[in-house]
Amino acid sequence: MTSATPDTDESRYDFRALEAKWLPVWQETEPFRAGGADDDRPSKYVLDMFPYPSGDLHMGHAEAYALGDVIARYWVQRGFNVLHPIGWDSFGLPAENAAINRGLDPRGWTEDNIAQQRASMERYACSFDWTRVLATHRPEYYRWNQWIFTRLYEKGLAYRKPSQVNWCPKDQTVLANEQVVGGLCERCDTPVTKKKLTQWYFKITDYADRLLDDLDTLKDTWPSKVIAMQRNWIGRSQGADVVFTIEGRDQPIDIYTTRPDTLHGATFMVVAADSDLAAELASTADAATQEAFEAYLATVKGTTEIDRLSTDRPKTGVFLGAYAINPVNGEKLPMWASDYVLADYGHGAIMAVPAHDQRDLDFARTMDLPVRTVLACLDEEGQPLPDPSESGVATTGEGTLVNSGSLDGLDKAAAIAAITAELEAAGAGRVATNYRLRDWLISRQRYWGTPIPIVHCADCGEVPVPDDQLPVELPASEGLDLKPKGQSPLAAATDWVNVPCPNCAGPAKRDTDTMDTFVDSSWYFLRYLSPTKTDGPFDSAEASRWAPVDQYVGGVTHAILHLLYARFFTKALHDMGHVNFEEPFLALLNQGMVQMDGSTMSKSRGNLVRLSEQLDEYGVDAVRLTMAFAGPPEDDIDWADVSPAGSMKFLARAWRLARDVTSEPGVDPATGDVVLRSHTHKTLAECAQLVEGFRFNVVVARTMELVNVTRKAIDSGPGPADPAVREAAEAVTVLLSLFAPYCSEDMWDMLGHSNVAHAGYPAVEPALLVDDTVTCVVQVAGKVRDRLEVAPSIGEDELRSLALGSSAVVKALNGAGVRTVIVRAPKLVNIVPA
RNA sequence: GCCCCCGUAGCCCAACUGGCAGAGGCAACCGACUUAAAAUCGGUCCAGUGCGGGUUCGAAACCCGCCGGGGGCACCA
Repeated sequence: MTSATPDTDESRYDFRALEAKWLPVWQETEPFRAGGADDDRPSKYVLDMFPYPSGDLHMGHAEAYALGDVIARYWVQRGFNVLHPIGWDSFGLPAENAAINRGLDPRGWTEDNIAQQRASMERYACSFDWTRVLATHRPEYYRWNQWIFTRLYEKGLAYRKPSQVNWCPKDQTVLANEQVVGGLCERCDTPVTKKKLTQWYFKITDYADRLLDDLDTLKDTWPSKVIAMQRNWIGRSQGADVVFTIEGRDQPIDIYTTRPDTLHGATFMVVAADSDLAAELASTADAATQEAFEAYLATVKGTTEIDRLSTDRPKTGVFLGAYAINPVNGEKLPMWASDYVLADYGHGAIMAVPAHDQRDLDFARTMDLPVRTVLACLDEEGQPLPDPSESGVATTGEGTLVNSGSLDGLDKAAAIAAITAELEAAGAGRVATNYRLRDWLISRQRYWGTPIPIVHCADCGEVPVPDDQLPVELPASEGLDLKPKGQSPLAAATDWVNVPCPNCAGPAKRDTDTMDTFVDSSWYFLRYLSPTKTDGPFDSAEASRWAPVDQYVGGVTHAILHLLYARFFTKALHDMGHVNFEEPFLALLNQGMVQMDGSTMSKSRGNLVRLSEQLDEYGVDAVRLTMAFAGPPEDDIDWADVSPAGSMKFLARAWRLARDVTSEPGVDPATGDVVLRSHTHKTLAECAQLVEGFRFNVVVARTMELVNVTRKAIDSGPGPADPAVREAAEAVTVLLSLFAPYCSEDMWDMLGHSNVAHAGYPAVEPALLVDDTVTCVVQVAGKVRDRLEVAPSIGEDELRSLALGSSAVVKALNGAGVRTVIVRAPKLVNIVPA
């Protein structure tokens, strides 16, 4: 049977017409402007990670914003006052590269891109509050980066130090540890090298314990994967510092070890080749040793990160001509320099216990150094493990101490406790904790970033720019050579650089580095709360009204970098009394990536499918729906596996439902078809749960099912005038408003209403959720033998006798007795024959 | 090398967290409507849940061991 209304041109779903019709209306009505302080609805802060303004939106943006929108639009329907802002992470290298390669002004290029991207977002019907947009490259924003920097500086959390830093030879700038991926520059995949420079750091390591421990508060609302990655990154380890004296040197040195129990097994020491200590020890050695060390250091410095990181690399090193004294037995331990010890972890030197550490054993075998077993270890069968000096395999697990004086016979844990106490009493050691996490290097030798608000004065040293002189604005790029050359381009802006010292008014120079753009994104979620405020970064009343973010949505690519920094900023701001919470993002949803035939699409790898073409062909709604329907949000979507054409057809089908309803708005649904009503209310109840669990693909499937059922009701059931049909069509419309704004707005309009975004999630009538009867499955020996229609409230005993009386059951039992009957009223009975 | 996640129909995915393997979609095929096509409507086909054990009255789900795919960490002492 076909629908009653003929499909004339005017009564057909036409996504182009709907987009043209409703976009201007929304631009007028601003349906997603967040309510003010007088709004008495409960508040909900839903945040999408803000984009870099790279130009037009791509498929990845389309997925992220489609999913973020489902959440934001759902809570609006639920009657919440939702804040769903957007802005631009607009400092960074692409603008600078456009300037270098094409002679464009970074400011103009960035603003043009923002305008283009905003227009795309509006077309895409993103439910953003357009009154709060921010862009981090604008002085009214980065002024507060500088303000926060100054606060951190005052607290000793921003400081300058010389050290070996990661250096990208192509971008000619330093990189934070987090920006080095597998030894390559995160941005351009160039092998990273090391360089000794004086740079600005944020002291994130002061917060290592809290950053780690507070992850526990997020474990139910953040992806476990992200929590694991952060834990791993912070890398807390418990051990001990042990003090070793060095022959011929006044100062003893500390080493860090997680295995103080194996101290008696130390047979040599290793010092990081690039550490000050190694250089110092070598400098006092004989000429041949000095020469060997210099040669070795030169090869180490020439090794790129990527080579250094490769495993199975043979151990290298040189003898430093010095000896350390083992505090527990007075033994002389030769001191070696090697690059397998890192200068910036622990104390840059280790005690080597080759029998019980594989790296030390590899080194010992290469250099022909002694190996002493101090731990007797057993394998899974209880057999003694072979001697590491012969097997070449260090025994690194549990064991019983041997050759260790007073520790002999103890197990690992007892030995660690005993030796630590012993060392502590002798002043030769103490319990210690170490972290993989390093301080956050924030200086960049690039133009397009926030100037560091420090003036260097010959007399006063580092002087922060006073708050009332902020922002320190970037000088115009005109006339500056922005090409990377290892020194900030700002150094050439002499008019800008030379300033009077804020302290003594003498001649001084501005710091010419700019901040890592991750500084910008570490607090932007707070700026949205009062984006035009001029006497502070954000309004604390607004912050306590909205923040922290209830739901954050973004890619897993930021699992470590951005999220860790934002958590650090939040804790620091908390400690300074600016916010009253310690975690910025209460819940996190990571969406997957969009691929095409198995290859990733991204701005760096090229866009295999152009979003604009998809939108032109299938419409905004169909693309958004496809993103939500493709699968669980955290899974990657392969565009070759999904069907925007199918989504479009479904939307057309849903749209015709609204078109075909003939009852009047406001008609009482209670008189409508009960079967359809029950289906509608069950769908509404289930979909609410599904949305809150981010099961958007299932929500779409349930909505499709409801559309199918309603279609049947119109064509071959109670007909288009039945009030239950209107109720169902309205439910479909509200559910679709989460995914397909244009289509649902038009449906809502056809149904005689306006402003679907605020329609409100229909109330579920609990009575309609329970069926009069349920089907009970009766199994014999696990196989289904009968089905019974029973009341949902049926008792166990009644159901048991009903099942046992079933003729199908009697037949299946075939005379055999009954051993057990499992009854799970009202849905299942399993009869176990004797 | 270590840690984590995932294997259900030709494909993308559901399955009330231990109770009838199939909700939804894609693709394919058949039919209705049509002069015809498109659109629409109706229908059909298709797996026993990667493999092998175990627990249980009952396992896609829980446990153990493999295989395959994806991701993270990787000289951090």
